[in-house]
Amino acid sequence: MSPRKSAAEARRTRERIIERSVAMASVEGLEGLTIGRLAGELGMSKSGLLGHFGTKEELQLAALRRASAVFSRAVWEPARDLPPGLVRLRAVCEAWATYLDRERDTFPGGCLFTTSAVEFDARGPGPVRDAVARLHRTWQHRLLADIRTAVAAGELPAATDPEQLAFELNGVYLSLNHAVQLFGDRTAPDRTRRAVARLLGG
Amino acid sequence: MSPRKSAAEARRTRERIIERSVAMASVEGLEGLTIGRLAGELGMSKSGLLGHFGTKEELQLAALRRASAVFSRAVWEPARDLPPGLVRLRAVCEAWATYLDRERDTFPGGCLFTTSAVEFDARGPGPVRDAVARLHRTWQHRLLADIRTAVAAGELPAATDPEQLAFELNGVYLSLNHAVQLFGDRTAPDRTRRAVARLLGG
DNA sequence: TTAGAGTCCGACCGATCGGTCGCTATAGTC
DNA sequence: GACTATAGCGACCGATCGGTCGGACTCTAA
Repeated sequence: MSPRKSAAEARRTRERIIERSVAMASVEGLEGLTIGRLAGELGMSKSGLLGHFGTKEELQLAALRRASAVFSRAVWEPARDLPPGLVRLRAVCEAWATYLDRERDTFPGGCLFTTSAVEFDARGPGPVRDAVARLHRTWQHRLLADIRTAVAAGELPAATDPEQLAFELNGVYLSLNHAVQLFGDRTAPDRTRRAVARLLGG
Repeated sequence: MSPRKSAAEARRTRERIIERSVAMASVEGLEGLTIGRLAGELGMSKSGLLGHFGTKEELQLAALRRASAVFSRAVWEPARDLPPGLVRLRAVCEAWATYLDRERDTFPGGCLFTTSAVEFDARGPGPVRDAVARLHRTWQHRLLADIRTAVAAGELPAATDPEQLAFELNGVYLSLNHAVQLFGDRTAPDRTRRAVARLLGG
């Protein structure tokens, strides 16, 4: 029935698939993705859809990469050119809070980058779990770098343990996600900002 | 083949099913539970298994209740008779950290009480999501009660915002779960204790 | 202009999903 | 000792799962 599309249209199709996958996975989880439902919602056949990825696992990886890219674009990239150290760290933290509070269109079920960590943390090793762990480790290193710079520059107390600070910062955002998603708590973003201010020196 | 068992044996069977469900769900998620696999691992038929619960949803609820009970028994009950306020709060927090660090036998995939919150926070309302939210709200209220008592007794600074403190405490334990499950980070329990000490006044 | 590459579909596959039904055999009750 | 309630089984249900295959079709490169 509907024949081959141009390479550009094919790219757009792939794009649509990934976007819808991210949205679906943010609600149902990466394992909750199903080719059939996805194809149905996109008005295309299962085989046509799967042709773009080969296997469900590749589709999951594509959705995960996209989720990570969306996170990065919203939280990291706007701050990239700021001076490393406390200034950039503060900007990143503010963007992070705003992001978790507002990113409802691409992630109707909340940040997939965050939830995929919990979904796969218990599973045996595999491409998806490995990718989840790698992405989170990368993000953690990014935070750590600015923390260390800030400590070295005297912007944070010399006694600061960078890994401890990163650990606690991460917890604040996990708590934000928890409060927003499970309870719809609209005070959580402000609580997050207060907690961060205390951690980084208000 | 195998006929009816005594009421006592039936209760033990039900118990085995729930235990195995909790273990499986801690890895695969409550939605990842499947009657077929469960029955296979327990060496019984699907229909025999389902007879104890009626529907998969009831099985999920039973597993969730059990996970909550295990959590409560490990974290809350040992501290129950301590004096309300900071003393009991500290005991609870210590037990909580130990629990997330060690409870590997009943929860091979990490605390189900914790992960079910992330799994269901994005899903539409329903008995399971409602139960998850209710259990977490109850736990939060329990923490809040001791925090308020501690503030009233002057054991915590008068300026303390109890909900803010509960929010941050929760984040510390979410971060602990994250670090232990995703990275196998063995330093996380100590980081947790340090963070809690700072929050509650070391 | 023609050959190849590649997109998408429809039909189909075996496996598994949650769940139902009729049955057997025993435990508990009178 | 007869009756009943019920634990558990095996066969089966329609739906859906991830995935394969061959063909129809068109874009693109030669």
